[in-house]
Amino acid sequence: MENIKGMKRTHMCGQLRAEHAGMTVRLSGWVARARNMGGLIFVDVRDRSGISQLVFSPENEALFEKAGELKSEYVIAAEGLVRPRESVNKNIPTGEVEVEVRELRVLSKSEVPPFVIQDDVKAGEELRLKYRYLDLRRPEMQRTLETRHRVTQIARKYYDENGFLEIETPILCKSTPEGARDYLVPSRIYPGRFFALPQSPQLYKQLLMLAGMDRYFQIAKCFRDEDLRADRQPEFTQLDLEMSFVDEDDVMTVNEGFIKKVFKEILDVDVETPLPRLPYREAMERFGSDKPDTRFGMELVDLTDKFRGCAFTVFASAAEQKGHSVRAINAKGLSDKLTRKTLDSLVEFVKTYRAKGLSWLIVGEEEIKGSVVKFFTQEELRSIADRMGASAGDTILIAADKDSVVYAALGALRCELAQRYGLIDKTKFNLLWVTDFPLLEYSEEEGRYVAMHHPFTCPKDEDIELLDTDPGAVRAKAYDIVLNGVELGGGSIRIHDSKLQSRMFEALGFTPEQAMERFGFLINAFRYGTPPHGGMAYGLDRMVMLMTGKESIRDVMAFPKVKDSGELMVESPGAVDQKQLEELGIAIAKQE
RNA sequence: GGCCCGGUAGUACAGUUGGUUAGUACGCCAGCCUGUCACGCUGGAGGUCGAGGGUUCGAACCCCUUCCGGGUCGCCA
Repeated sequence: MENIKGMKRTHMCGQLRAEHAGMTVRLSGWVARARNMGGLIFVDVRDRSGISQLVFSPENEALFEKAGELKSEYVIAAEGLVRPRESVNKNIPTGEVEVEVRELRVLSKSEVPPFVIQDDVKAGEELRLKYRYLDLRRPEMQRTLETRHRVTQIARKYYDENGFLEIETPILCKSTPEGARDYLVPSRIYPGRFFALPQSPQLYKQLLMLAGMDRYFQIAKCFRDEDLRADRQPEFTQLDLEMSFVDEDDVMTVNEGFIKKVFKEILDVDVETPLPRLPYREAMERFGSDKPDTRFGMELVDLTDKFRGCAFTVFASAAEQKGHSVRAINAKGLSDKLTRKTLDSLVEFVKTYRAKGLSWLIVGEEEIKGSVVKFFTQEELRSIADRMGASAGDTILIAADKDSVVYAALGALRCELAQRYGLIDKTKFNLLWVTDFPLLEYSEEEGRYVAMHHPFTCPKDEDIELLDTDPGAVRAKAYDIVLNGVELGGGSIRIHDSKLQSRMFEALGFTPEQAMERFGFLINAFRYGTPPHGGMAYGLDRMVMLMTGKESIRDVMAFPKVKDSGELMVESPGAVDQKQLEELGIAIAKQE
């Protein structure tokens, strides 16, 4: 292989323009494509900035022959004269010029890559991940990672300008039983004891507030040993921040400033601030979701009162029971598309959300038809249609069950229909806050209330009295930021009063001893003067995913993991030597 | 842990009542070509049809098991 000495680049491949004509330049990069015309060879050379066309003519025989041997993905350096092209390529920024090469060096050869490196890649994701270093050569991936870089740079600048200090917190932490499963790291010094990787820097950032750091932020790697989704990875990045002497409005306002800035600079989108705020309860009632997609309508409507005492027992009993309801959405103008077969598939769809079924009313000019019409008079049906704002050509989809099931099923159905029938305006970036989350939710599995956010979330002042009498009704000083139906981030004002914290632990069913065992260091720290504080964290990967229009956060991470949390390229997780296990005092149980 | 979808040349795919030699495109290799830019033309190589078992005269195709990947429910304070 040849040396780069004396051939270091003067320009990046994507930089050359008409104004460079007449200059001698040196470029380096990968051979994207070689077009050998017999008496003339064109080579597109690619680096992160783009591509330039090199031209070789047969005058210099040795050079011409060398150029003829170039293959895809060879790494080369070339020196030559920039000149205007005989025919301009309007499709690329450098299309007006080309480099007439005088010297060529092959810095590294390449085997034939397993897939062609270009943007409209045909390769499946599995292959791309196995050869991620090749996949990342694609301009699309390079642009995406550049966008991600710019988002973090904007964040650093913005929070710095607003008085935040970037402070790192430990990766080797202590396992806390609340919340997601921890990744554990065995201790060599203390066999049988384990570090845990952080699910978030939550406790440390609170301690930083207590330490008087006033405002903190961090681009923080977080780890959760749970199953993956398209927008969930076991290892991900949060943009994490915390502020002292603040209430909810302060946190939301400073973050609206960041959102406005990052959307303007990355997408040239003007975000109106302050962002709309939607109380949790309203979000659930209107959209069936705590992360509503407000780019389209089809909102839920409560029909419970219409069905009280009706002949259809499924509706009637839901109407009677506390915490149950009958609700519907109006699939406006979709009657033609919602055939019997499609409706049946929607029934199956809602069953994944534990709904037992789905009823429909097809609104016609004259008559309302559907799955449950025999239980009602046309007058009754017409009054339901009126409530739904339905007219001829609409189909009303009705679910009756526990509120949580009705919300989940219709909330998901609403998004599914919008997706299927193109009701979503993809150019919109609808941002909003969802506020007033419940502080606690009852866990059937645990047989007690658990913190919806985390146990340090502060209840609303006016709801504190309910902690002992009606824990489920207590609202929290918590807020999520939602973009197009995706939870972008969330946070809360924390409890800074140790008496209130004790009541919170009590409501969660911890004895003082248990609370001390689990969170003792925090409880102790709070004895020494704690400022009121609160903050939030963004899912950075999700933010970049939405800003770049990707469908999966894998597409915005350099080296993501796959379904069962492994990595295809390095083939992790891997086995380790017996010796390593022995040092750590670990024995592997036999698997069934 | 449950449910759904997928796995066929290097790559993306096609391949139905189960029946000769498993196709197409791109890529690759060779030859020709002085203005291409997804160059073109001609020719060629390339397949344990994810793996194992079963049914059958005969399986890419049907059945069972299993592995891998994707989506999703549970889970994700």
